[in-house]
Amino acid sequence: MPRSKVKLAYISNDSARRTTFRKRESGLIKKAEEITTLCGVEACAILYSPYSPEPNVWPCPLDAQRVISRFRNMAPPEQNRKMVDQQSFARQRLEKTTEKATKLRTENQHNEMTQVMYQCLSGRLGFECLSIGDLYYLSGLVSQNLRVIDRRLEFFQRHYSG
Amino acid sequence: MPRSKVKLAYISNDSARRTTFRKRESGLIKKAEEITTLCGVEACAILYSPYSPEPNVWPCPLDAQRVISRFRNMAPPEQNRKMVDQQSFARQRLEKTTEKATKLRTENQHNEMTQVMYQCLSGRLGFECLSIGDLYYLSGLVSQNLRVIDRRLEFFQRHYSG
DNA sequence: AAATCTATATATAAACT
DNA sequence: TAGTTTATATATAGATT
Repeated sequence: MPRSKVKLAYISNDSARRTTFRKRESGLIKKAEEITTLCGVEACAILYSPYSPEPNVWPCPLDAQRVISRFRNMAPPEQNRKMVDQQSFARQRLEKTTEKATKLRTENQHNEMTQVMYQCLSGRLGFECLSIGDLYYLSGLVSQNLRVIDRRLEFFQRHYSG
Repeated sequence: MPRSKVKLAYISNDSARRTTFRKRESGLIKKAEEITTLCGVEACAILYSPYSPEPNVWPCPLDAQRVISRFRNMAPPEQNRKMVDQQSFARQRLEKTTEKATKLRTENQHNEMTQVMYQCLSGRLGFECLSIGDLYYLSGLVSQNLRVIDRRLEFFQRHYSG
């Protein structure tokens, strides 16, 4: 935006595009860091680019060990699930309810769990990183999802193939 | 930053913190949109806050339908896996190799798949959204991960319990 | 509480090294 | 190609409504 105002469109010049990407990538991460610090919220930014073999995942890779150790001490998110369900029925006073739910969610580190699960299942984090407790928990979670998927497939088979 | 320079630390005043969050949240999303457009890259930003029941997931929720329909036509990411493995052996000319891999990854929409998988498994997107083809694919992926987890658990049992 | 308005801090495009 | 500089566009803190 400085020196000259740039049109918001794909930059066709390769080196200019790359330069812009590098500058703006660091700018975006900086902004993410700031909002996190200033507002005490959790944020995550993922940038895929042709300039790096891995996506730039902020703040996850550097923080992975901390996230994993939190995950290890976490209980199954049962109460959390219930809380979320309650929300969908009570749309009045949404924010108050939500604030409570978010606090609960933060307390029991559901976010960290889903991040770690995501990273493991998508191959970005090796299962070797997980403790035996993590693995039991993850095994249960994955099995549960598999059952849901299977039920859904049976539903399709009953309705569309018979 | 305007009017006065603000110290980069948690804002303890509730309403000030909320106001700052709202302003910066939109700023961050705008920046993410810009880098995406200008540089032709894929990016994703997730913001958890106590002010909204769901995390602000950009650009995923609005784009979910498009992402899902891409996912439906996707082949298993076998070639992609191989490509990524090759990379870890060939650290010379990293960027050239990476550029190819990224293009492949973009072409076969691996990113979209992992996003959708993440959303489904973490409960943010109902399995009802998926076609029968998606479900078969996801079922295979989840089963595969379950086998890896089980092997890992057996490893622990052999080494630490017997 | 949310929207609008400024003055100022910050981000960044282009130039230069 | 990457780092540094600088002029300008943008983002945003605080004030106001």
